[in-house]
Amino acid sequence: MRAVDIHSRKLASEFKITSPQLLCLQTLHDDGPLTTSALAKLIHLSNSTTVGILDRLEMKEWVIRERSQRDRRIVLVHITPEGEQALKDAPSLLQERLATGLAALPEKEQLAIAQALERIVEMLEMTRTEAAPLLESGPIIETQPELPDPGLPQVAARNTED
Amino acid sequence: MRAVDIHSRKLASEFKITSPQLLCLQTLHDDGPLTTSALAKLIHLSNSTTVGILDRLEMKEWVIRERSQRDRRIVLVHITPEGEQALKDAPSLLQERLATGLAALPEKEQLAIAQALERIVEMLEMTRTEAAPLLESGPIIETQPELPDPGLPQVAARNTED
DNA sequence: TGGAAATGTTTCGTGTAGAAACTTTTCCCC
DNA sequence: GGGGAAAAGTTTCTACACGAAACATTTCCA
Repeated sequence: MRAVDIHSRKLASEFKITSPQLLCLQTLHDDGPLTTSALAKLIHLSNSTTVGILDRLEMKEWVIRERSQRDRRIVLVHITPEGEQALKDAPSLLQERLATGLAALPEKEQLAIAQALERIVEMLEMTRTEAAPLLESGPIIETQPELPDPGLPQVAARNTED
Repeated sequence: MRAVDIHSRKLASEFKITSPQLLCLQTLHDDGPLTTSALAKLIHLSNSTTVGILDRLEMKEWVIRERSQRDRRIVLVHITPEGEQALKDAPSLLQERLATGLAALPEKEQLAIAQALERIVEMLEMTRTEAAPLLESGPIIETQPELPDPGLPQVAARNTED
């Protein structure tokens, strides 16, 4: 946990981007233009929080907001080319480091790690009454075509929607 | 990571204590009365940040500050009985849930999990130039006397002191 | 057509975070 | 002994994240 925390701060000071901002960018990159509330749902933050983050991203010209013509309530948020570049430059939320490291491990160990993490997530959820979305990204290693996809036991994507 | 994040917010809303505050309290409980800067070092936050957290903890009367008589620059921070109680009431930084869960697992699986986590910490440190304290708490399971201490491979406590 | 619902935003308060400036106190060297 | 240097804690400042509540606009629908 402290590792993640420290990484997050390092990110902010070195790459001028914070974790939530990076998460937004990444989500916009992956899932195309999104409405504000759709984005908020995807990253599990409140609407108002998301607006703030988008404000900062827009200031840096990494995203643009575009009002829909058909339904003028709706605002579509796009990632800009500059935003894409920023995404490339910044280490992607620890994932890159992890992905590289994991890819280098023997398949058997990857499996063991996946199972261990699954156990832990299980435990964290143990006493929960209301379901919370915990891990819903796809497989940890996804953009590593050289891997034969050993069929990591997918952490069951609990899409217990709100 | 999201699990930790969500837990942190749950903590704040349900137990009126935030993660950094809980971390402070825990540290004060474990390592006796501490000076402000010593505490700041232990929890790896800046001095000014720590002062703010201590202010809030003092407002809730969970800690008290006491100026040393011998060296009047020094302020010793003590945890109060109320603070101890708060510590007991709040789920201890996920640790309790984890500890309980881990204790229930077969020894072999505990070992596997420990090794997996060790691998991950390794990866997170991989590209680091400057050493950062990552995991320095003791064994994950420590207050579980019913466990015969199966000799979990301790994640090497990197006390690469600043 | 009028009210309900949806959508995005603003406002407000709290908390974390660190840099820089500042106060008080102690230490040490000349 | 006096005059800085150093140490310790605090204050001030700025930025960011976070969510609740109020708000404006727009659309939908009965």
